[in-house]
Amino acid sequence: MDQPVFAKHVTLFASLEPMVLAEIRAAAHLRSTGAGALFFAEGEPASSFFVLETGSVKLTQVTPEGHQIVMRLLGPGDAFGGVAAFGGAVYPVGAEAVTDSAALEWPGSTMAMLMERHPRLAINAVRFVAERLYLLQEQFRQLATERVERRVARALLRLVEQAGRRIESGVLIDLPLSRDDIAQMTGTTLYTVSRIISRFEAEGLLEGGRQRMVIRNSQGLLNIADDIP
Amino acid sequence: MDQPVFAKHVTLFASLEPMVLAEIRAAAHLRSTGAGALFFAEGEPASSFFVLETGSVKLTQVTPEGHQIVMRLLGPGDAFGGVAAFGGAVYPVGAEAVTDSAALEWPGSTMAMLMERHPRLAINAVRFVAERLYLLQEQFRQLATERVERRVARALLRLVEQAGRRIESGVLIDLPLSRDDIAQMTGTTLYTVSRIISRFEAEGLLEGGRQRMVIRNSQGLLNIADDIP
DNA sequence: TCTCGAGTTTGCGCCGGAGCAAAGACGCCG
DNA sequence: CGGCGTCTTTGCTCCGGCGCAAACTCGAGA
Repeated sequence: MDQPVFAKHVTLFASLEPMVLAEIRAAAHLRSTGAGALFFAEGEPASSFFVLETGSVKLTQVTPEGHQIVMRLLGPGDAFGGVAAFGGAVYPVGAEAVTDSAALEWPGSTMAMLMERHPRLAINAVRFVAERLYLLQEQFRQLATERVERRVARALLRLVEQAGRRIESGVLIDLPLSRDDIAQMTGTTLYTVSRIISRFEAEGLLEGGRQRMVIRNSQGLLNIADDIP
Repeated sequence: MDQPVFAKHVTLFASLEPMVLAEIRAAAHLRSTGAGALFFAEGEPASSFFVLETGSVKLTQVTPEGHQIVMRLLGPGDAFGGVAAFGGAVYPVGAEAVTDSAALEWPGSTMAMLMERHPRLAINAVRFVAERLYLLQEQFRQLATERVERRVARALLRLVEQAGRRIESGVLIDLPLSRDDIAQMTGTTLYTVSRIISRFEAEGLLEGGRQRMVIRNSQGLLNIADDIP
């Protein structure tokens, strides 16, 4: 391993000199959490920035009415809490471990200091947040203009990307996600998701189960996501 | 005027020393555009960062199917194009002048150089983009969980904030926005917007017109936005 | 192995909102 | 001052998706 795990695929740490990377790494400590537990809660004062090492985490928001929505799903190498730690006062989302997880944690003040010392890091941070903003805009547009079936197909494809594991019968989404979770990712209800997934199953696109899915024909899903009949 | 216009309310330029501000200002040049014309188009290589001096601009995206959506509306002092110029390759949105407008323009490479030299500026940039991300998340959540009437009420209130001008009969939204524009801001259709606004008008909340609205009772709108009967 | 409970499916009814069509109301320009 | 194009309103219809209720399924733990 020529690069430490924490620096891989993290835009934030791209093209930094090894010495700087080592300095950054030294400022972090590892924090572990069991499935279902929180790294931090929504609305809590933002204190830290994280990079997930192992496991998976979902970032959620709760509406004033109590509906929950899932903003994003994370796997190893993904960073979170950054937006808040860099800029805001409180975490705008909560971070819940979906499976047992461990993440590197940097206090926000440390990051600020590091950025002050290494402009490159700050510039990377801009890129990092900008990237996220771009993706969210994309999702926003889809939510505004596409119907539920397409959004669900897209969500499943994204899950395949992020947590797919090849098995004999197809690609297993290796995360314990319920229908309700998928509903919260796509801005709909668990009923509608269940119906849509049943339909996909009837069409042979996938194989559903209790908090479990195996995608058999991702091309078919892609056709639905891109509205090719 | 103790601060130049371009530096007011722009998170990006907060708490910089006058000398640095002057250096930044010197790197910009002013660009003017008539109503309806573009500062840049969606998908165009991202080259510049802008701060609007006068007029108003809307940032739009077009779906593959050709539906347009309005991501954001800008007034004097608002920055745009930043996300792309800092991080991305192309502009993820198009910027169209709603009224005759003028904006300061910085080439992306200049900004990168300035940030390299002044870490404070880079750190501000992170805050700036983070702030935007936060607001977009908010809107995303509302789009996912709230019904159209509430979203329209919210959009109108936002417009009052941004472009409201007190007149005898209430607060005029001082921008030529059509029903369709509002539909594109709220993820719905012009028909539905028209119906909802007619209803608001019948309830005495506002006074509609051709590309024109006067809000008479913003408290009433607030109640609808926050679902208080 | 049995039981319990969380997660899932499905029937049913309702309704918010989409979308077409056509009529109306402005405001602008000749 | 008249005509035209753009924006707006409104009737009508249709249907996607919501949400309750109830049955079912499966896995975990006793």
